Amino acid sequence: MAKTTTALTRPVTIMDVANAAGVSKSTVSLVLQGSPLIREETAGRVREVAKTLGYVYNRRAADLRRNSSNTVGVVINDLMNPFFAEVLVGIERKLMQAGYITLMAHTNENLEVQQKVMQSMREQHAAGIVLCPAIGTPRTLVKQVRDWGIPLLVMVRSLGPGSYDFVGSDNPRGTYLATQHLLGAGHKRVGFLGGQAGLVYEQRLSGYRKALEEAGVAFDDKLVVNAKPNRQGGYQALGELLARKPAVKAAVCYNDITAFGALAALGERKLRAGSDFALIGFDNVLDAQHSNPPLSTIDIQPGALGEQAAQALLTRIEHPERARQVQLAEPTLLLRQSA
Amino acid sequence: MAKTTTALTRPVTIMDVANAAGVSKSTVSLVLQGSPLIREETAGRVREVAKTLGYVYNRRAADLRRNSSNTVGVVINDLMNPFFAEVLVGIERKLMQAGYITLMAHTNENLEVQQKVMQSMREQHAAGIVLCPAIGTPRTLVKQVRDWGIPLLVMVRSLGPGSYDFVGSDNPRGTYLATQHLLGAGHKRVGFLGGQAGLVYEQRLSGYRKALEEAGVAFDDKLVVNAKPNRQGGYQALGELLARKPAVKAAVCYNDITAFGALAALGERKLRAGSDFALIGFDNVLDAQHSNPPLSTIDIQPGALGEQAAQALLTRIEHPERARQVQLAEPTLLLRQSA
DNA sequence: CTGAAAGCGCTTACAG
DNA sequence: CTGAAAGCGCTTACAG
Repeated sequence: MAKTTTALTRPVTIMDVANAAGVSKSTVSLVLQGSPLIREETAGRVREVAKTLGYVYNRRAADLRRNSSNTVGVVINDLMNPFFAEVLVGIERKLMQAGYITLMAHTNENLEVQQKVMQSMREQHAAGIVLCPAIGTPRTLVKQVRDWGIPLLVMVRSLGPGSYDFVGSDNPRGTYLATQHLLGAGHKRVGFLGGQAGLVYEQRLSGYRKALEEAGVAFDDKLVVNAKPNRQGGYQALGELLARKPAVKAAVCYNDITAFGALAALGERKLRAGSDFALIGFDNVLDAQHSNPPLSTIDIQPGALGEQAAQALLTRIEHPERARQVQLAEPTLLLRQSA
Repeated sequence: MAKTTTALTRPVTIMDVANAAGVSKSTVSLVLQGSPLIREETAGRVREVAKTLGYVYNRRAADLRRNSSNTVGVVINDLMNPFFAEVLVGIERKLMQAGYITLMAHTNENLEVQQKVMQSMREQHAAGIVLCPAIGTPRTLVKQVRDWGIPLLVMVRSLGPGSYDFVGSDNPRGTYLATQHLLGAGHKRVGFLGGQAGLVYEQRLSGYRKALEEAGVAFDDKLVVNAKPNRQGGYQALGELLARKPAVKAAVCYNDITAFGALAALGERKLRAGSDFALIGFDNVLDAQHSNPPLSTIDIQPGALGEQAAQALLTRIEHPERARQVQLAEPTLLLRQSA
């Protein structure tokens, strides 16, 4: 049977451009990589031909051959919290600038899906993974990923002691600042609103206790009301706090979104944060600027945090043997109208 | 030179398990694919060996060989808007359930980065792309991606006439319902707050006009105040609207986040939405439930929208020749406290 | 049921 | 400077 022309749908490869340009495929490959080994005249012609043929680089093939990858995985526990959305955007921005493309997965705090997506990223040969771990993530995950041979950057929620790279914020310091401010404004009874589990919760609570202690006011566990770290939680928590006797008129919140929930609960009672009640959030999410009223909060610059995380992973990818990196954003008290 | 054992760092391949199991690599491949061609006894042994050797499937190699891909790209214009975050989560969830992993990119309404990330997804051989286009995206993009041979699903923002798949919401219907409600509550002057450009804006504005018209109230362009579709925009827009004479005490917003900004502006003036001013949003973002006060809005179920989009892309991937799919979510008026 | 062989689209020594 | 050849880790007809 006579050899027929291949179907037009076949993608054009370096062989095609090599033939059309009258060079070998090695030459084409070199040109595509911008190698100085090829005379500019030849290179120009090859590029020309590639363009007219509609050649598109097959990165998968290249990555397979050279055992590299330009893909990095980022797994987020709770994208419904704008804090994490902002972090994600920061990560993705930095990654893209560095020539990587991001594989994104949302775990929704589910450990099983977290395990599954990490596996999936491994099969994809991600060059690295940045992980905002779901609550309850076992510390062994770090070792597991290390055994896989893929660089890991843990983000926001620490996994406890270990030799992994981490970028987060100085949580005790943040709540310390917030509590101190409220105390300084003359509040004797200040509550701690929302949050319920996890290392971050403990850290934030500890900063609150420390400020209390330093000011010589006794810790009263009636004033810390646990709740899910979201709007609904903040809403409920504030309701409970308001029931305490004697009355409490100030609180630091686990994070901004629980503060938003608290704001709603206050509004419902015709109370206004700032005048009737002093409320301070944590994170400084973009929305905090235009909540009702604008939220005083602990600024940890979510977007910048994401960029730092991406950058830290990138340097780890390039320097596998470098010492452990730990970066803690320095929190800053940002006063708006709620306190 | 004597042949030495290969370094331990070399990843184990099907050849390794084939050797260890005493079968050919074809057999291993078949076992891995769960082919019924292999006797269960053999298959079991192979799986056993693979596990003890720590074999991990190299999907990139497999995809290259069979020219397939289990990766789909999703490009989002504005992740700072919780609406899109919720949509993204819906998309990712559905994709993961279907065995795909998502390549995510954020354009921040920048056409150049949009072009760049789409190119990048093409090089990665994404099996499909779901696109929430940046404002100003040329209609030609649809043809371009079609020429690339990669299935495309346009989401939320239509690109005008064309034969591409689309899932979004019935925008005119939504604002029509909102406006009608406000008019029915006795408001003679109802404003239209926020938004400024794009097809979605025009569609939402048209629904507003239609309701006005049906009610026999004249359209007054003094009552539509343009602003960026975010909190800041809503905040400013409400300020302007309040300056109109005679006073206006009701408005439908371009979307929920502009409504949130408006809520803040109201609060600053000691006005409360619901009693002093009637405000209706659009989207029904999760946050709307606990804003201050809870926001009445047009519900288009962001998460479900995302899932539908992913599903539509998936069926397109499987049926390239099927007729065009267009799905418009039916908006529903959801009354809470702001109106 | 299982094996030998070709091939996916690249890259990278190695010659010339 | 450029070409011929081997190989990345798989899959898939094709034989047997």
